[in-house]
Amino acid sequence: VAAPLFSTLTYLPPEGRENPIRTGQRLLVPLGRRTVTGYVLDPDTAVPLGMEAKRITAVEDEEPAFPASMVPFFRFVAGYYHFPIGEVIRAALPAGMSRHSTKVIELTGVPDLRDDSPDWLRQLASRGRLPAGAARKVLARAGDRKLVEELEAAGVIAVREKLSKAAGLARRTFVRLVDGEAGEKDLSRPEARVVELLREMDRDGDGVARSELARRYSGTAAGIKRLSGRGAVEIFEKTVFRDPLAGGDMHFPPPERLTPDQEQALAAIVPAIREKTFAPFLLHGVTGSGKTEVYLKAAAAALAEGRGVLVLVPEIALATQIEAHFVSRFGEEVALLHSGLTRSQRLGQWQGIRSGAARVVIGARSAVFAPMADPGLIIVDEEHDPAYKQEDGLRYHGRDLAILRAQMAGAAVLMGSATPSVATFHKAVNKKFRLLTLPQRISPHPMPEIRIVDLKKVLTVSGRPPMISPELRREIEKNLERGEQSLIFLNRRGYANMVVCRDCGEVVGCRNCRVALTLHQMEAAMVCHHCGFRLPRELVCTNCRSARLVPLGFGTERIEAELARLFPDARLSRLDRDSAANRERFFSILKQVRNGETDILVGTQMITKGHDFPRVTLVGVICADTGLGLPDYKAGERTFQLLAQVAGRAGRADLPGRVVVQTMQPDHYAIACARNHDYHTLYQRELALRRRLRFPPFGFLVCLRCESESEERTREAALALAERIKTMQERPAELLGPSPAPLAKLQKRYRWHMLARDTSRTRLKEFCAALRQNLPRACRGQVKVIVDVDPESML
DNA sequence: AGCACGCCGACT
DNA sequence: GTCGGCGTGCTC
Repeated sequence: VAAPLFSTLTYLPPEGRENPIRTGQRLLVPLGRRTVTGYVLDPDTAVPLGMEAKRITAVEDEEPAFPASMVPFFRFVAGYYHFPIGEVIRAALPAGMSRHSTKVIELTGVPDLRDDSPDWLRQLASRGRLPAGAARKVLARAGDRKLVEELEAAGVIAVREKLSKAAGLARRTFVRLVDGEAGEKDLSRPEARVVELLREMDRDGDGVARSELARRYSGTAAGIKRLSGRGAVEIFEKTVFRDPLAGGDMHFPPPERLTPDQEQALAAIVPAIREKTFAPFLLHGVTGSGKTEVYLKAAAAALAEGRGVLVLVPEIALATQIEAHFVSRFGEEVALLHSGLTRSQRLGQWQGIRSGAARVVIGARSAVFAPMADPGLIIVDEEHDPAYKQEDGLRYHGRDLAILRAQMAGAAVLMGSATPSVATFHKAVNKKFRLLTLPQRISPHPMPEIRIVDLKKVLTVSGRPPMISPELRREIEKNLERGEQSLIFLNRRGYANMVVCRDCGEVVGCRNCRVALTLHQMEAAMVCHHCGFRLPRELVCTNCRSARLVPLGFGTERIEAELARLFPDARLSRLDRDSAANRERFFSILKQVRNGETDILVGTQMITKGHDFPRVTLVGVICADTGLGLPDYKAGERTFQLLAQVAGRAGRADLPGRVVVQTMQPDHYAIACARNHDYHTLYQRELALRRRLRFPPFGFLVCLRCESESEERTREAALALAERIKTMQERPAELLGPSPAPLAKLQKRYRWHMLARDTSRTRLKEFCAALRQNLPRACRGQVKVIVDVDPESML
């Protein structure tokens, strides 16, 4: 059931049902006093001894929502991440497929309102009904509940159970010509035009979406109406299954021939796919080395075996890119699954996959749960990307689950990256994965030259390091003269990091989180990047009422302003979450760059992912140190990956590229390795460090976090939890902490955490299971304990 | 999660 | 004697 239970429950079939219940079907079942969604895991199970099974309320869909082959996968995921099995499945299915009952209070008569009548009753009297959220609060209070019962008995109000809404399928109206019925004569103008368009657009007679017609011709509505009146067109509804918004109309012809490296990689992958057994590969290929073509050829091999292909990408922007290539090669067989789709689009894609109509699925991490009966190949692009980690609810890692799913399905898994995560590369070195390498770019140009600017040595009047060093400035100038484009990267948005009081030193902070607000000059506001809380820019210090508040630090917005000052004639553009607030803005900024309408693009890591900018020859990194100071054992690896990725944007087509990296720590191994394009040294350095400190891959981690709205309770819970762990028989080899989390308060909730570490996964797993049975009382109730297996971030 | 139940302190 | 808040345990 979709409830936080760590066990499964057994139900009887609905009264009078003759058809068998099948694995994967969704059900509505009674649970306590409510109705929740259940998922059939085993239709042949017996009712446990001493239990009286309730009956299934309803079978939600006759066609199973997921194939039976996924049940062991779900069970494993639940066990691995210590998450209730029903919640695992709920997280795996598209939103809106798991319904549950809520209570609403409705007006059925006329209540007599008195002075002491509570607010909710007044609201109910005026609006006629109380929404679910308010109703829950009312019913939770004993006094109010009593009043509800009295009024209900008097017939004035009624409490009803309401099921949450199910997502519907996106259906579209289609139009098709009926053969021979459209006589050419006496057609009105709109009719004639619609017939003409239909003949042109509907070659195979499957019909054309009415919206498509309407886009081409404004008289469509009138034309169709009259044509259908005389029986010349048929109007029908069709569930649409391909994402109509996706950029699928580009054509990418397959290259005439593969590079020897590509050939070699495929020579290893394709036979493995044909063998239909688990086979993991790491494809280590520098940016621009042609990984996508290897993916496409491998996918074709899996399809030829009659099996499906799952392609995971770290984020939506990359999904659309890769999608264009896959659609160009495989057409209608491609489905898309990511959070950018509307609920109904998502459901439509899901059903297309489920029915077998779509045998290629491209999506973000959640696509690892795609209901594909028989995947033969799972591709994980940019394997190292932290976006694969889900950071709330079921905290899974898309890449790790891809490997697991491939293992269970007897499929190949192909992980690609220019900068593999240290843990993955370690497995390749130890022959757990097969290593395939694409060491060279396809284009004639070698990797770009990377120059390091030591900001400590740059002299300025103020004595502070400059935002843009003279060297970077000269390079940008050169590019402007030559008419070539520059990318300027800074992984921090906003105008200033913080605003501080000149008189008392107080930093303007968020009301809900323990962080400084970021100044956004354009919006004339200070904004919390965690919860969205904002204050107007004009403000006095909350501490001493001084009006002397000054900005400190800089982000992309400030860099853009600085560049505008330095290069008043350059065409500047900025790409970050603020400037690209929606999909449309995002694509329009990218398009401008691709069309050469932008000289300098400033941006956060949004500019580093995937996009192919043929005319960019210079990449500038404003500050390579931003990630190095984070309390994170992966800080070095991450910094290297980011630098390598952004450097890869320079010089991709027929022009050579160069990169200027500004830093305060030019000798840091992550930065030095990035300068030399030297993944192997980075790997060796990281590995040595981690061996010494027992971090992955030499030890495994589970992060335990306590959270509540009370600082005191959270602290007490964390301390009690740590004490309890020390007395447990199944305790981990090491417990680091507890301590307040680096972000000690987020969205009004206080946070403490501790890290369990052990060289044995089994022991850690047993420890987590035992802990669940044995939580100290301070950790129950208001305080929530979150178990994060293989944490990616410990902020 | 959501619900019931039981304990306990505050108030009438 | 009653009410409301809070902790605890169960859900086929």
